[in-house]
Amino acid sequence: MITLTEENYIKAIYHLSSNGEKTVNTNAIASAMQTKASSVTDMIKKLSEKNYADYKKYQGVTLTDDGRRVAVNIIRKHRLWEVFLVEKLNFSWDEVHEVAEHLEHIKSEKLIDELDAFLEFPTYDPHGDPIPDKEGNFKHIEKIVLAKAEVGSTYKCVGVDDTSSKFLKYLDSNNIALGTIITVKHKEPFDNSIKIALEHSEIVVSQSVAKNLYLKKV
Amino acid sequence: MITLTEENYIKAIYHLSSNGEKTVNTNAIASAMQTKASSVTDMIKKLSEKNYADYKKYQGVTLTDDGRRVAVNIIRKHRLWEVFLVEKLNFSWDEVHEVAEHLEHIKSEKLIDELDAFLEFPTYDPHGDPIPDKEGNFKHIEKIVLAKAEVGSTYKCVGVDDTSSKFLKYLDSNNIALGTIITVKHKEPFDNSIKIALEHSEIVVSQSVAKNLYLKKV
DNA sequence: AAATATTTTTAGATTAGTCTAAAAATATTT
DNA sequence: AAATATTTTTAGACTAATCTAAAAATATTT
Repeated sequence: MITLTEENYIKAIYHLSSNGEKTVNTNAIASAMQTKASSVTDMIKKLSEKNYADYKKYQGVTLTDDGRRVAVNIIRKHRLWEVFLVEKLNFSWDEVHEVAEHLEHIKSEKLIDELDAFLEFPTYDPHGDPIPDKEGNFKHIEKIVLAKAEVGSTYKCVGVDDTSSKFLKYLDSNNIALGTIITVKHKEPFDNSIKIALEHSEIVVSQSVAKNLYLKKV
Repeated sequence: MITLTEENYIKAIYHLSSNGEKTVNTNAIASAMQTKASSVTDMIKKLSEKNYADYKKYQGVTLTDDGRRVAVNIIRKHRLWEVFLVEKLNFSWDEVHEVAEHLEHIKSEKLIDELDAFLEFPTYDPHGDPIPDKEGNFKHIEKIVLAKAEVGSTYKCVGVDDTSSKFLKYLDSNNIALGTIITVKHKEPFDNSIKIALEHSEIVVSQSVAKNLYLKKV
């Protein structure tokens, strides 16, 4: 049996290593999990014993195939629940993350497959992230971050990095949502802020916003 | 904060005391929770400290108003999720209990109130049990157990006591479901089995079945 | 009401996950 | 390549929930 805490560590390692392949170091996991390095060491030993991770002392950790399978399945569940909350229960995109963090740990294959069917097999969640299918397959869309977009080009908003409530509310209040068309007008070298044009307005966004907004060329 | 284990103990005490009012003894809780009496003693001390229960050594335990409020809220969540699973996700009534045992612990008031609305405020779950509303109110329906029904009378099936998969599958295979109309034909004094008439058949059910099926006179 | 049986509680140990503080290994600077 | 800084691990302790075995209280039988 896999515990809730083990699942959360596996998920954190997966996200930190962008798809579970790259080696992740102890402190990175500690800060992602809001815990101490010593706790992380204990846990990665345990994950290693259970064959979810490969670990050599002082050398960081990678997920095994088993570990990656677990991670992708949790992500599938998390994102399907997010779609459910937004489409069926009137949640806004900034409210779903916290509840989905809990729902993702409910263990029932039938539950999640029926939910998938009920939602008509969605392929993206409310933040623009792809939803793995039953076999764990999902496409990486070729997205770029606004901070690296080129002046003069037009893009579609396809996702966010930071899913915190404050950031998503900020986007809402500036009429930026998934699918919004954005034209990059000007990059200010002094503070790396960016002026962008939306359908009915022009706004200037800070560097920290520009680093968290994903776009796709149109 | 209330832990998952505390919630489960409170729920068990509530069910054992039929609405949280009657005193429940340690061994009864131990057998309901599949644990040892010594563990129960520890936990009811803790529930007592946190003001969810009133407890005097060797005298058993009752729930406080707070404890009852917690219990009813968990029951509300459990039964709403059961309706969701059956009506939206194609679960059969014998499959829902185990998954609902986990879903009932997800803590989000918005989630459960929106789920309630999405399901159009159901008042009974798939086993015929009433669903408490947001304020914790719910009606007890006047139901009798088949074992005590009178020969010659006609009843509607309104609920079950045992929600185990084996029992519910037995009912399914004999075409007994919520709403099924049943006429009591004969009670056999020798083994307390009962012959009943359904729409298209007559069957004999054992005493243990008769004790777990709830009816309402029509 | 004394003896016996049952129930409940206490005492002390165990496991999962966490922590602090110190030690060990690795990385960086000079 | 020594010295210093950073990262990681170890050692030992803590909490929540559990257990076993023994002691204490209550209930039942004779």
